[in-house]
Amino acid sequence: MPPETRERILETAARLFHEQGYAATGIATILREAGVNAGSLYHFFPNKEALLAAVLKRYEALLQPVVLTPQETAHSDPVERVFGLLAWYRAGLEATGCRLGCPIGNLALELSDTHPEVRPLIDVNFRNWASGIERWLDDAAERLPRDCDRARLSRFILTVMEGGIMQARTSNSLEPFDDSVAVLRDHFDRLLREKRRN
Amino acid sequence: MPPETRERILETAARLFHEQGYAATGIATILREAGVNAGSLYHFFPNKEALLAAVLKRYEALLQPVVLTPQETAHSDPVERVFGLLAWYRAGLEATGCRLGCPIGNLALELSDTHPEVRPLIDVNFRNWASGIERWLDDAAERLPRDCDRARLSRFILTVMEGGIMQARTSNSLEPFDDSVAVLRDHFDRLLREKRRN
DNA sequence: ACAGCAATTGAATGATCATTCAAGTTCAGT
DNA sequence: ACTGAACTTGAATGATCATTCAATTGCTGT
Repeated sequence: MPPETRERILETAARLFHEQGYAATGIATILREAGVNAGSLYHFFPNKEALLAAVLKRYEALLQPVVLTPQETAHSDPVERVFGLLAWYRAGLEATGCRLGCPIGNLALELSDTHPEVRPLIDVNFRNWASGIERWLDDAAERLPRDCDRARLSRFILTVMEGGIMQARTSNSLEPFDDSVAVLRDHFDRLLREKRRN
Repeated sequence: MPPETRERILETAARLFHEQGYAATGIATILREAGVNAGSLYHFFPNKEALLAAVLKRYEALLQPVVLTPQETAHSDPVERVFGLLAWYRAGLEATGCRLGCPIGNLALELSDTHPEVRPLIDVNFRNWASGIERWLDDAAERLPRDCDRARLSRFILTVMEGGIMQARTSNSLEPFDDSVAVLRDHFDRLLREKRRN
């Protein structure tokens, strides 16, 4: 294993970008907190933006093992997986006092316009996230209305999560997140009830 | 009128914070684009964060005349006001090629954690926005289910808007926004249909 | 033992950062 | 005309920004 240093830089950068944002995080801070010299960082990453790209690649790799698989093993019911995932994000908010939020969502709003090279990497993260949910919804296809667009619904779940997190952070309260999830649950109840009627 | 300068600084700062984010916008850029010297800016605003606070106060003042009133005059049906407002945001995305997004949402994710003094100002903006929607929903109360929590639903509309904008920007496509609005419309249809049954 | 490359050191670079301030200008009230 | 305050000028401040690089160390294959 050559580069344990590289991994430490990556972890530290990911944490600081999450805590402070990309522009607000200086290379010097990353170096200090990772216990590394400038030359080492620039040995592995040509510049700050490449470091960010590597962080986003890392998130991409962590999606299945860290985000999706735990819900898949915890819940056999695919609909419960969806709300288990939302509960997991909620737990993150609770643990941090409604801070941090979604690392990818934060970078999305900060950098989508101004960093054309990283925007696609954020996009892929969101797409993979939604695809994972969509697979769950496909497993519940027979309980949903026949005309239910599951790809659209999976993206909607991401919408609700990101929008709910945003309001939870600004209000410093879990209530807007919980309320958003409650309305989503209500919508699911109606979808599942409609099918039962058929 | 003494301070037309103050207004120009405020407008320029608002635009640049929207286009580039807060941390990524340097005072020098604001000065250049507003055609103002450093001393003038610091005559009106003690520091960068106070300038940001003034920008957020300005957004607060613009909510009713710029955001709410146009929908209220355009649509008498309160439910159509909701979707008219979403269509207005959509038009903004379309006009900019899915850039910029919601100025307040952007600042919310960038600064909620790290700038404790401005977080409440962002919060107030969101609360006023949701309160405006809630008033519309109250006007449609008799068409909605009796147990419908309209405050919760108004916040949900904000959730859908912000979450939809985020995905539209990262994917550089209106589709996720349109899809999110479509699911919200479906939910409203179900709410309105349920009532009709009573 | 040695060649050669990967990894690391850490000081230096010039640009840009937010902010300051003494000196000047403009203008309303008298 | 004169006072005083509001406003503007614009150069200077020191801190921090991302990045560079020549020199040094550590390790791997022979």
